[in-house]
Amino acid sequence: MSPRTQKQFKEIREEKKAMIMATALEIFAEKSFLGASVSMIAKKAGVSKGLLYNYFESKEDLLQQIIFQTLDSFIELFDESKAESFDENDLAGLINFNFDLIKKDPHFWKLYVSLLVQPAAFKFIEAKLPEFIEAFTKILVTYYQKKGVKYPEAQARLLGAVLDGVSLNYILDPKGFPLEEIKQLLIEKFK
Amino acid sequence: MSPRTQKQFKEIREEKKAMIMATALEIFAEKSFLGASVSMIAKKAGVSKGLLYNYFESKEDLLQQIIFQTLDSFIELFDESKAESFDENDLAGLINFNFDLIKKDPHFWKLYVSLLVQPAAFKFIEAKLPEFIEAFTKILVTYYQKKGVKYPEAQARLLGAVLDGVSLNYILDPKGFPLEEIKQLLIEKFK
Amino acid sequence: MSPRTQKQFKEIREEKKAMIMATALEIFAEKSFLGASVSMIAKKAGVSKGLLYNYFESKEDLLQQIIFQTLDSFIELFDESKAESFDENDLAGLINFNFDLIKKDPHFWKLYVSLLVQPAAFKFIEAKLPEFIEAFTKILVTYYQKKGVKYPEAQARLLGAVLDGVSLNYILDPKGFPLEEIKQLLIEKFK
Amino acid sequence: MSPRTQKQFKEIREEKKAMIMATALEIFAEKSFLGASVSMIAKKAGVSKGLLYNYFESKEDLLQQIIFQTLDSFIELFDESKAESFDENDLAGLINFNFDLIKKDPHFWKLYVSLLVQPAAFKFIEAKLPEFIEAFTKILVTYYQKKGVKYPEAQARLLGAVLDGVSLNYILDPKGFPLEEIKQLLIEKFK
DNA sequence: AATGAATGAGCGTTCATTCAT
DNA sequence: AATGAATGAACGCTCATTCAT
Repeated sequence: MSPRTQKQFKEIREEKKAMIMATALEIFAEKSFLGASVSMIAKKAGVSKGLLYNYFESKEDLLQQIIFQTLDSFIELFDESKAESFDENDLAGLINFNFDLIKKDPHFWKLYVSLLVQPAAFKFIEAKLPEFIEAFTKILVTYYQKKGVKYPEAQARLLGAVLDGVSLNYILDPKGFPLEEIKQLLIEKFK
Repeated sequence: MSPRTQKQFKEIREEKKAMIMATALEIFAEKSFLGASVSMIAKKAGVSKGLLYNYFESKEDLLQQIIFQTLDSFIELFDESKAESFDENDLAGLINFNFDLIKKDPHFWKLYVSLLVQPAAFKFIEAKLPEFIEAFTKILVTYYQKKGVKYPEAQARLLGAVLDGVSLNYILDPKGFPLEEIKQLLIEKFK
Repeated sequence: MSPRTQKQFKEIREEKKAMIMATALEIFAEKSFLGASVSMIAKKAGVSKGLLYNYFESKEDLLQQIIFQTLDSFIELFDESKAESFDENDLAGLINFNFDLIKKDPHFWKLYVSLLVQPAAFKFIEAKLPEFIEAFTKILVTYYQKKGVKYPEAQARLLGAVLDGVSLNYILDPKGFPLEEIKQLLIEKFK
Repeated sequence: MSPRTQKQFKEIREEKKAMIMATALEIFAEKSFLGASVSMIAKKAGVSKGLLYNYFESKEDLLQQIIFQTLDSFIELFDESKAESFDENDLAGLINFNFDLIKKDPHFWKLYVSLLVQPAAFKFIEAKLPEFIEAFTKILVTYYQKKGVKYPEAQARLLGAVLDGVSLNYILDPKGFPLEEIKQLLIEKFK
């Protein structure tokens, strides 16, 4: 077998795996982890159940890989930011960035919240969660400390919680939720 | 059968029904609607599955009745408030009240959020949701209009979203979350 | 519900459980543990798969209960024998008894041997096996010691092995195997 | 392609086939025919599943070829013996030879017994079994006839059965079983 | 009012086998 | 000669729901 053919195999495998994961994410978000069946996912992805188990060890493994892939990419993003030079403009940028992510990946965030409140599935994100939260809040704590506000830690956690809440409301009703006005209010209140 | 005996039967029925609903709420919150089985609920409630189906038409009906009962009691609470006389002190009171509710019924709110993000289960709350949200936000919109802020509607919805987000974070980690400091910050920012 | 009705429930349960176990034994013997499917057993027993899982925790539990029930009844039998008074006539009796058991329960012994040689299923008998072998050989060792033969332990184990081998050959071909003549030869050689 | 190259291909093919069969025998013996998967065998043999199906028509065919190859080699062995000159020393030799075979190929004999007691798999050995048993017992019947014992046929079948039983016990517990003493006892009792 | 035996559809998963490359 | 992606039927098992008692 030529190297070229081998490379094609690998490429096909990667593409198909990514496609299955994208399909599974959609269905998990819509039906929740327990409400989604492997058969549904396989059917919508246009593959047999057997093949799905060639790519993923189990339904849980499929979920885990989806979660890890996305959370890891976010953790990387925040690592690149420089806490030192983070100023009021960056905070506005962060808030905008948060909603860009959600607009880009609404399925993922819906799934993410559903896992948060579902202890049986919590284990899938448990391992990554502290790392993810820390990456997100570290910069903010530093920022509020430099500004000399009363409770910098509480401020940072509050902003995190606020973004969660606004995101949740936006996900539930993207059209009816006055996102732009709310972003302005947020920047005023938290800068 | 004497009327007195009939009344006793009715009372027993009501008590047992309430007990099953309380048990089911606990298990639904812990395992999610799909992760909980009717057998689990019946066993923990100390009744047979058959009897459970005597009280509730289906597992879905059981969930629906839990949701409706709790949301209705909240809607009633907000109706009693007078929007006209709502001032800055009442806003602090509202924020405190919100967390009192969650502390009192953490199971319910966990279940509530899990249903919010699970479209397949959304139908169970869909009917009550607008009524619930309106009851909650009407007072705030009136309040912000009287204060003459820029976007009174957005302000009200933002505060609703903020309470959702803070509640979610508090539910997920009641001990580690700095609730008291955050309540102070909230009152400062939203009064 | 009257005590009589309750008793009937229990009786029905016991009878049905015994019936399922008898059916399962037949199918396990014929197809081996792995070759038999729960569906087959349920169908032949005339019950639904679901009901079978009401009676038994798993396919393995079903097998285990079959094995334990039969082996326990044999261990009890041997306990009743008195090693002290065991003489040449008793040895003839033991040999006859061995084949009476096999004639009575050929399915069980077929299953038993198939489990012996199938490490994956060995765990099901492992717990009971030493107890069973000891019950069977203890009497023989005592007997051969009193007779003053060269290797009493080896004699006892040899007789055990011989009975295994003869049983196996008899099970495989009950009609063609000259069991009566062989019993005579055995008694001559091992008394 | 030169004849020499063709021959090399053939040799490679034969060697690989033998290697797959040896690997399969090990796994069949360890996990039983049904408990072993083709994937396991291919992986342990270091070939792809596809290639395995190039050498063998099916999993059953693989088993059949293993059984036939080994049984045929034994039938040949017994054919070479001369029934006419078979005396008491030869009988001792036969008993020793039996255990040499088992020590050499314990995997095969374990698999063999497991197939004997599994009617669904019996078809794989059915064709060869009479030939195999006859080859084994013919010499013994002649021997016992010449000695003028009561039931020469039963004597021969008894010795066959005894060897089965002793072999089974030895396979199950090679270290704990007093094989040497038992061989002595066997020779005394059956010469 | 209360039981629990009973069902059947569907679940997650495995695996012998095929076939394009 | 050799690969491994792909299939589909069957597996062990669960569970909401029903119903005779």
